[in-house]
Parts: sequence; structure tokens; C-alpha cells
Amino acid sequence: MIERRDVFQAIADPTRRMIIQKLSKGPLNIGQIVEDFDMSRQAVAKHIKILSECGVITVVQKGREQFCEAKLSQLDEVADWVTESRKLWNQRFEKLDMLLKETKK
Amino acid sequence: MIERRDVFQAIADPTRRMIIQKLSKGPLNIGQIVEDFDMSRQAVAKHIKILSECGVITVVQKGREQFCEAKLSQLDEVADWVTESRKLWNQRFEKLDMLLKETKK
DNA sequence: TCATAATACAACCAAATGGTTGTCAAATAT
DNA sequence: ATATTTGACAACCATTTGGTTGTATTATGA
Repeated sequence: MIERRDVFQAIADPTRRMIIQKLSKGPLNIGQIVEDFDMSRQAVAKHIKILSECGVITVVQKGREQFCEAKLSQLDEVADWVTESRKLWNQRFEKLDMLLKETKK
Repeated sequence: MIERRDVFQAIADPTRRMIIQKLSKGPLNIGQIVEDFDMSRQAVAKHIKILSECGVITVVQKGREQFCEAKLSQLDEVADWVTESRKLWNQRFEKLDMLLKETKK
């Protein structure tokens, strides 16, 4: 299996989605993120690492603390993909319409 | 680990994203989908099964063939989540603006 | 200075993922 | 009638995932 590190992988896990939304409100360190989860610090740190590898967040060392900040621009790739799929979907109907008009002639 | 079956899981895999986009153009049976992939029929069938369990496609039996159709409405959940995250992100700046205005007084 | 807080690193685990191959059943075409 | 196509089901495999615990390191606060 290939270890995939992209935005889609980043948002596949519900815990990671929650982390992203928390960070959307502003930067936090790992300890502050852990507070909201019924999970070990290490487990959260792993998610943070994955999110960072996927380029969805950036981690800045500040003394002994690590501040995490969301990079929401990366979500564009997801939004674009959804938009593209919908476009294809709509074209499908247009083609059907054209076909119907064609057969009416 | 808990087996998650949601839209985010469905689009996490690149092969599945390609299948969705192919089906966005119109319904296909498994054989037709396999053609485009360098992968065994069984592997594709597994992805189809997952997509179906995630509610992103519907499968209709037609004689010996199985036609797969995309259910793009399910992608709304993804689009909504991205929109929501961005909203929080923007509010972050608004709050900062307000804070700046406040301190200016 | 010294305890504590914040985190890193590594080992470990069960379950899921993404793939394979083989066998079997049913519908269709020749 | 029989071969072929379409697909289901199961077993198997290596890797990843998502979590745990334990230990070590480093920065900060009292």
C-alpha cells in the first residue's frame, strides 16, 4: 500500500476534520487541542503530524510549545474537485437535452 | 479501528475519486469502469462496494450486468464542510479587525 | 535549582485498507 | 448446448491506520 499524503487523506478522519475546524478559529498548541478530545496526547500529536505532512496545517515552534495554524487554502483542491464533478454531472443532462431536441426534429 | 463509511472516506482514495468522476458523465457497469484501470476486476469491485456503502453511488442490477450511477448530492456534505471551515477562517480576521478597531479607540 | 509542563521518539497492537488469486454461479451470445 | 461474459464470494497478504503505553528531552515557572 502506498502512504498517501494529500488533502483528501487529511480530511478523511473525523478527528482531523475537528482539529482543522478548531484551528480555523485561530492557532493553538497541541495541549489546547487535546483538551477537547477523549484521547491521549500522543494520538492527537499523530493526527497533527499527518495534517502537517498533508500541508493542511503548519507547525511553528515557540519555545517549548508548538503552535499549529490551519492552511485553509489547501482545501481549495477539495472544493475544486467537487465543483469539477458537479460540472461533469450537469453536462450529462445538457447532453441528454441536446439528444432529446435532436430526436424531436 | 472503526470502519468508517462516509463521503469523506469515499473520496479519500484516488481510484475512487476517478470512478466518481467517470460515473459523473453517465452510468457504467463494472466492466466498463475496469477498462480504464490497471487493476483487477475484483479490486475495482471492492471500491464500487465501498462507494455504494458510503452512499456516493447506487448500483442497479440489469440482467447479468450491474449499472453504477453517481449520487452527486452526497458531495454536498463535503462542500458544506469546506464552506463552514472557510467561514470560521474569515470570522477569525473579522475578530482581529474588531480588536484592532477597539484598541485604536 | 528543581519540579513540572510540553513534546518527541519508539515499540506495540488490533483492525482496516488496497490489492491479489481462485472458485463458483448466472445470464447471454454463438 | 456450450462457451463466454459479468459478477459474487472467500481466503490471503503486506501495509497503513488509529490508537495505546513507556521513556527521554527540553523549556519554563516557582
